[in-house]
Amino acid sequence: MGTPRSPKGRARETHKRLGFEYPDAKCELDHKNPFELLAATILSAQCTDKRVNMVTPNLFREYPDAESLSEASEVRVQELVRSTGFYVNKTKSLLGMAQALVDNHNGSVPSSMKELTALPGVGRKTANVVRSVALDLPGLPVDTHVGRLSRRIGITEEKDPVKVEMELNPMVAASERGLFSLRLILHGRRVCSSRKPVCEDCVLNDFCASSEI
DNA sequence: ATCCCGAGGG
DNA sequence: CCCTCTGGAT
Repeated sequence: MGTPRSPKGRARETHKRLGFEYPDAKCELDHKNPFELLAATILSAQCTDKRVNMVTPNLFREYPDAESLSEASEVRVQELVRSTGFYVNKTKSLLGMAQALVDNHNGSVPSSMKELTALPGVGRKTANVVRSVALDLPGLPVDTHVGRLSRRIGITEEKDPVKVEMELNPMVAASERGLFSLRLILHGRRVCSSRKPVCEDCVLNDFCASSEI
């Protein structure tokens, strides 16, 4: 299978080659437990993980768990997370999320998709990050990178992230979905960038539907 | 479809 | 200046 043509063939070949390219791909949001990863992922919307990692140490020093965060001052949390953008909404999400954990889950992070997405500010992308990275459960986070690369390579034509996720899920073994997502993200940053992809350096350029080589 | 909304790169 | 960064709620 050198030059796959079917979407599933492209997905499997992509995962195989990126696995060789990025064997040690990991989540780059700093965190010590599921609660911290959940909060960091909420902050990561439309923001670099590097920027998130600059604010979370201060945030978690003052508010290390759901109990303390649920009672935090809204103005104080806004100050702490301001540089990540969308800070008014993100603060509301953080406080609401923490309150929901206290009220409905004894202060801990739930594991089901339904419970996670019921939390304020938590959609499927965030829920899948928490599930795959912190809870070791099946989850394929579809962010801007995963969506862009999947479309460029020819794995899907969908634009809606949820539809992309539904199409990709059956193409990848459940235990490898999180890793697949992380590798696409890494490749999206380093090679297949949004603005100016470096197709000459891409290990997928022989079968990529959008290759300019 | 639109809004939120700061920071860095080109 | 414009575009993009691990989105989610309305």
